[in-house]
Amino acid sequence: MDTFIFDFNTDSTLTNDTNSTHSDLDWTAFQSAPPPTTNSPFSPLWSSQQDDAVAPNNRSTLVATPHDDEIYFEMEHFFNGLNQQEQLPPIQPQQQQQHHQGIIEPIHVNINVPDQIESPSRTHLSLVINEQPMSCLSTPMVPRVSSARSQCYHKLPDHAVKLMQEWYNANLDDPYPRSPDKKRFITEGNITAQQCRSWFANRRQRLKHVKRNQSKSSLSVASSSSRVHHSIQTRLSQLPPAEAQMLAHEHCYYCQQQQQQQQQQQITLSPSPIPLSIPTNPTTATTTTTTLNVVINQQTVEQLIHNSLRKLLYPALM
DNA sequence: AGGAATGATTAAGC
DNA sequence: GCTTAATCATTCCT
Repeated sequence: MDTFIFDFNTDSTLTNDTNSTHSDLDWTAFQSAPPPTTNSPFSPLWSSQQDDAVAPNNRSTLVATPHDDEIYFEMEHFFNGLNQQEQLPPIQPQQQQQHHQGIIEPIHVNINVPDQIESPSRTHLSLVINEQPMSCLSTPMVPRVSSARSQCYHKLPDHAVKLMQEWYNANLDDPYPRSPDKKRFITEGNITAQQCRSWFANRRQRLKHVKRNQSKSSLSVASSSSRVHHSIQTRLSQLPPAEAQMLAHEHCYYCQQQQQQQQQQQITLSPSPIPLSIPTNPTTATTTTTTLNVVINQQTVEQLIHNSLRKLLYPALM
C-alpha cells in the first residue's frame, strides 16, 4: 500500500507534496488531465466513459481497480465540503486576508491506495501476436485491419439478440442457458457458440455492474462519509481542538450534515414515545422470548457513529 | 465530438 | 470447458 498525501487548498487546486517520501506517483499525469468541471480535481480521472474502469491514456501504470471507487468517494466527500463552503456567505475582506496569511492552513489527508501492478496493453499484445481470433465470422462488416479484435466486430442479428434477451428476462434467477437453449440460439439466431457465450457473459456482467452501482450509491454515502470523516478527524486531532473543530465544521461535509441532523432530531424527537407492543400468547406465557422489530434509520446510525468518533477524538469535550 | 451501448478477447479461477 | 472480470474496439446516438 502506498500512502499518497493530497494537499487540499481552499482554492481546490491539487499540489504535489514534494517532501513526501510516501509517494512516487507521477504527478505530471494529474497536471495534464483536463480541467475539472467540479471542484473535485479527481473527477476526470475516475470517471470512465463507460461502465468499465479505464485508466487514463497517459497513465498506463495507473490501473483502475474496484478500490478506486472508494477512494473517489472519499475524495468526493471532502470536496463536497469545499463545494458547500462556496455556498456560504462571501468571506469578509478581513477574513480573506486571514486566508492569504495562512491562518487557515491546507489540510493534509492520507489516502491509502493499493499497489498497482502494470499490465501490458492487450491491444499491443494482439498486434504483436497477430493471432486469428476464435470467432471471426465471414460477415461483411470488416471496417479496418488495425488489429485482430477490430476485424471481427459485428452487430449480432437482431433476431438472435431478441431470442437471447427474451430467454434472459425469463430466467433472471438463473441466467445460464443449457446446451439445448444454446443450440436453439445458435441455429435460430444464426450465430456461433462463442458469440452466444460472449453475449450472455456480457449481459450477466453488465447487469451485475448496474445492480452493484445501484446498491453502492445508496450505501456508500453513509459508509464513505463516516470513513473519510474519521481520517480527516484523525488529522485534525493533531491541531489544537478549537482550531480543528472550526476547520472541521467549515470543510467537512459530514460534520455539516451531522449538525443539520442534530438540529432536526432535536425538533422531531421531542416526546414521541416508540409504540412497543409485546405479543401475549396464553400458550407461551411462561416463555419470555419477545421479538421487537425496531427500525433504525440511517440518520440514527450515522449519529451513533458520529458520537462514538467524537468520544474517541475529543474526550475532553464529552 | 463525446458518451453510451455492444461485441469480442484474454487471463484467471473453478 | 465454462464463467467472471477487465478491457479493447467499434458502432450508435445525441
